Amino acid sequence: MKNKIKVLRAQHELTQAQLAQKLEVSRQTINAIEKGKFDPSLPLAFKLSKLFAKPIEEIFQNEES
Amino acid sequence: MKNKIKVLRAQHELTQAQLAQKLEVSRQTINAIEKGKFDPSLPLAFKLSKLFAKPIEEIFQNEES
DNA sequence: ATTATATGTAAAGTTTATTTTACAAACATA
DNA sequence: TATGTTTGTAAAATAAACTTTACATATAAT
Repeated sequence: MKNKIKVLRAQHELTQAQLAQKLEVSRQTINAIEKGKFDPSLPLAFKLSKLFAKPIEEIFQNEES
Repeated sequence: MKNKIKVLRAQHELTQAQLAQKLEVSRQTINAIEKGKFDPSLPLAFKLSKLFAKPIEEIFQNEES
């Protein structure tokens, strides 16, 4: 699963810490997701989708499929 | 997080066991998600989206937001 | 060069998703 | 009624997501 969080975060001029705070997760969680260490939960994906005003499918790309 | 898996599954005339097999998860996982016991992982949500040919946002509705 | 801010990472712990096994309940149907 | 199929559920185990703490590296200033 790839994602565009780093780019979207840059476009919105947010640090990892600022984004983490808006999403109510830790900065390490944002970092790990950006670095592809794991995928976010579905609820967290929805939060990102809402914050960046983009569908989940636009933020995340399933590697298979 | 609510979802329409039970309805979509019925439309596609699949049992929980058949859907589970297509998604490569256990039947109990399908049951638990349908019954709202927990949310699927993001990769599993993508699999459901692909199988039912509907965007994730149409299958799942975030309770907050 | 120092100071401040941002990012990468690691270890240990908690919570949530998922599996396996197993059994009970509901439903159809012969 | 008896039999087969589907669904609900529960307990124990594993895996994955996430937190907290902590430290190291990198950047950007000026």
